[in-house]
Amino acid sequence: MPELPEVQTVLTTLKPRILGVRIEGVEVFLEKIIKSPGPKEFVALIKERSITGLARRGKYLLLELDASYLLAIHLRMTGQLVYSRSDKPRDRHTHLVFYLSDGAELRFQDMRQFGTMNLMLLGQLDLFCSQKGLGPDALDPALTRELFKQRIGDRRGQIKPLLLDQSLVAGIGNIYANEILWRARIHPERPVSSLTPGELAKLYQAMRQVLTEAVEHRGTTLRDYVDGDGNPGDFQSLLAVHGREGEPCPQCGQKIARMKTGGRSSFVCTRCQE
DNA sequence: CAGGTAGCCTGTTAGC
DNA sequence: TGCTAACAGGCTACCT
Repeated sequence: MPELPEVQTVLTTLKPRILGVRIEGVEVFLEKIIKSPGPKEFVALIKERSITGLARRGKYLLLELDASYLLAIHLRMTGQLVYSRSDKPRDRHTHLVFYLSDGAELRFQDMRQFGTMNLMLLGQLDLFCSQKGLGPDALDPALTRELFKQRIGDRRGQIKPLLLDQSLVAGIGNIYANEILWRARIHPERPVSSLTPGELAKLYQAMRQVLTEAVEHRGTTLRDYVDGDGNPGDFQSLLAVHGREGEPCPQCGQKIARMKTGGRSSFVCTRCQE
């Protein structure tokens, strides 16, 4: 569920609430979400640390803690990280709670239990990213058009699975891959080797535009996604093709088709995209 | 190496 | 209406 714009919105909504706040303690109800270190060590290391910064890389939300610790949180499909008053009833899928020094709670809830947390030293982040094969963030200013064209253009295979490959560009998921390809007028199954330099440039521009607009609209809520305050996004009404099989293409009016690309649903206007 | 599938889970929806 | 199968925004491991 949460792709780059959603994780960014979680970050911006949580920031004023938890920046500078101390974590008094942690309660873990589902240990398997903690990937490193072990659950006991995780709890002991987190306790009494202040949250000194928030960052994002691709779909990872990074909480910087004092004494140079860093907590990398991945929400996967249905994970939610919500700041909440402690007297509010908990969601039934609450797997972990941070007890904060202001008396509130930061809750991790995840219906499908796919989300993960990794606690590490700040200095281990680069190693973590390289182990995970995490490429440059899709909105990173350092990811120039030329660099993008080089990273994507040098590969083989269909374009859409490559857009979803976090090691090439980090942050794009299925929704935005479909939207980006529609905006760039490129069919998801086009072999990358057949894309012209002009098409790759269009793809880069579409990627930056779609993701930026989605961030401005606080992300897409099709079902489960909520931000750090528990509120849904509002980009879903602006989706051109994703989830719109049978509806008219906003550009040409032809019915939007649905197909499978690399095992994932693609939504395509076969007149506009080729 | 490209491409496909199963698996991790729970919940919702499409179709019979 | 009631049941079952397919599917859902991610990612990894493993297979061909």
